[in-house]
Amino acid sequence: MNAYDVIKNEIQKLGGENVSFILETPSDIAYGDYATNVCLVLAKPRGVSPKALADEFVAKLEIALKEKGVISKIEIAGPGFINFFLTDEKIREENKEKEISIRLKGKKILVEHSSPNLFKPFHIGHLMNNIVGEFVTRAVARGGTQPQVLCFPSDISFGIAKAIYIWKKDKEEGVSPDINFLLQDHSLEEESKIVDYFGTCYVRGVALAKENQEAEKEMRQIAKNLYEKNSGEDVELWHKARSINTIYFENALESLGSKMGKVIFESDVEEIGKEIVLNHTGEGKVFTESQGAIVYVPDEERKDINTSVFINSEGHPTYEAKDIGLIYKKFTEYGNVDVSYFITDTEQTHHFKVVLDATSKIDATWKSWADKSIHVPHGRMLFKGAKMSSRLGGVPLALDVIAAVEEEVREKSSDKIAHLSDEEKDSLVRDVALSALRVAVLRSKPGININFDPETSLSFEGDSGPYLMYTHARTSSLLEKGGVENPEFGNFAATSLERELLHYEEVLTDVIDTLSPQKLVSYLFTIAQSFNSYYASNQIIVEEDVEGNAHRLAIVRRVKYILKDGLHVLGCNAPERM
RNA sequence: GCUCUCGUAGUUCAAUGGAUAGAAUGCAAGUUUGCGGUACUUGCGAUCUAGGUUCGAUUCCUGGCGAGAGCACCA
Repeated sequence: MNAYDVIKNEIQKLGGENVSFILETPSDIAYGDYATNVCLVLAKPRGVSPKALADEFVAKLEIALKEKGVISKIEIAGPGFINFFLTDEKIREENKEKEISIRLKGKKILVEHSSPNLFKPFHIGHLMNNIVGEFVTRAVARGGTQPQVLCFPSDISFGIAKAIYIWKKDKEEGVSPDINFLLQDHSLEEESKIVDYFGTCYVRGVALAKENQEAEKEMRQIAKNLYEKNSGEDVELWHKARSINTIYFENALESLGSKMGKVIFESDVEEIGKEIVLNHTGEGKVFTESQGAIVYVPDEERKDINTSVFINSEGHPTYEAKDIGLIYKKFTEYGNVDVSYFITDTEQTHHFKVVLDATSKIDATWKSWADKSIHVPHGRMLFKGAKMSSRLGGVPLALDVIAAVEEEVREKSSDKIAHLSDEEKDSLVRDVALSALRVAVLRSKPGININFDPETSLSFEGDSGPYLMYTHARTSSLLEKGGVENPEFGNFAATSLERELLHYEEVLTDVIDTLSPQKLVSYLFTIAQSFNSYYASNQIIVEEDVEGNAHRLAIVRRVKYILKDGLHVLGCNAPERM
């Protein structure tokens, strides 16, 4: 059992099973390795002063915990906190590599993220989505179960019919781009040109529909053909566009070090979604008819959500009904699902509240599905700095953003990477740029907007992904130079660095439970800073000091493990050299 | 108008109701014989406002001011 659990158990013996107290890592290491507020919580109900109670608790805890060899010191501090100081031996033990967290073992977890919009290029919103989604995926995996990753591309809507209309017209006039290259080997650049073209079709189609009623009518017919899967040119073109987009997205995600999940198209679930809604429409049922459409009217006390249309007056399911189909598919086709996470822009929060509220009223099964469905929102990425803004005018494309950051990386590190081969350079520059972006996003709680500014060097120095990578590379190089095969901790007084290192598993557990990447980022910064500080004032490798070297290198190895593992959960690579 | 989210150093972000509100950046001053200076050390600097709840509030509640997002046939 680890020190945390041992201390917690002993406190519970004194306070009783039901007392809700905190056993935490104090903000200041001077307050010990763990601290508890149990006496502050219990003082009032027991009618004694916190300090008097603390005196009593400390006397008992000291005997019990010293006997177990867990603590070397215990003291009362502030208004009645109890601070615990671990023994050097216990600290060493905690810092040995242990089995990873297995709290999610055996759980079936779904993560839906990075869903492309057909006919829209891979833009900055998708990048944000991928950063958060990849984190959730890896955090769950780190918790002991490999999640099923899904993506839910929007491939059917009136908007898409408008784009198809334009593409069709362009083809007739012979001005649409040639897509035959797709039959041969091709590059991401070539794919993205086509996707960009589809993007313009979408925009042009939407604009044309507003001013030209004739065209709009034709577009409606195309939409009908798509929904009804009528054979003909419309559906044929639609299939082509869809596969081009999917390939493009797969490749774009791969270039981010991520992977596209199993695809569920909207068109795969819209029918079942519609059917479910229709089955529960009518007097006294979940959904009602209103002005030719089928809507859900929330209870009056739910002031936070509004009436929403699930099936429009043309009989086509909206996004809401499609999501019902998706929930159905998720919970019926992937076994006994424990949790289903889905990552989207925070502006969709209202939408999901409505959908989940509606579905939870269908029956007990649907209620349990709704309860297990958890929306993880992400914010938007905003750019500061004139250089970025001008070059990324309009809605910035993800690959352009990455290219811009990569360019900054190259400028700032050209002399440092000069000795590498071109291939190594490219891979390193990409890793550094991606870590800068990923950490810049994940250092804040999910759901808020991110200000990203590569120009002010904000994202390359200090609290940044590259700083963590650099520190990791430093530990690698030390371990190599140290030449000790398997360094073990020796019998030395524990340093403050070692006392910080022992909390990694607790932090990770908390991060997995609460899906709070910022807590992991924060902890990794603390470790990197402490290590760099330790490094500046201690010589790690000292000639002839075999025992000392082994001990110090064991510390270095622990730091390296934590940085690499933590960066991985954040979606970042940690190269041995940089 | 209604609803939701959010107001913390000059700036960008932290802080399950706890101890002296932490970092980074910025600015100022330093650190090289020792292994990677994308580093380290020191200093300056903040909880929008008025109340309330309690042993204790940046955190919870109410009002005000300010910002962003969402509110019926888009996704």
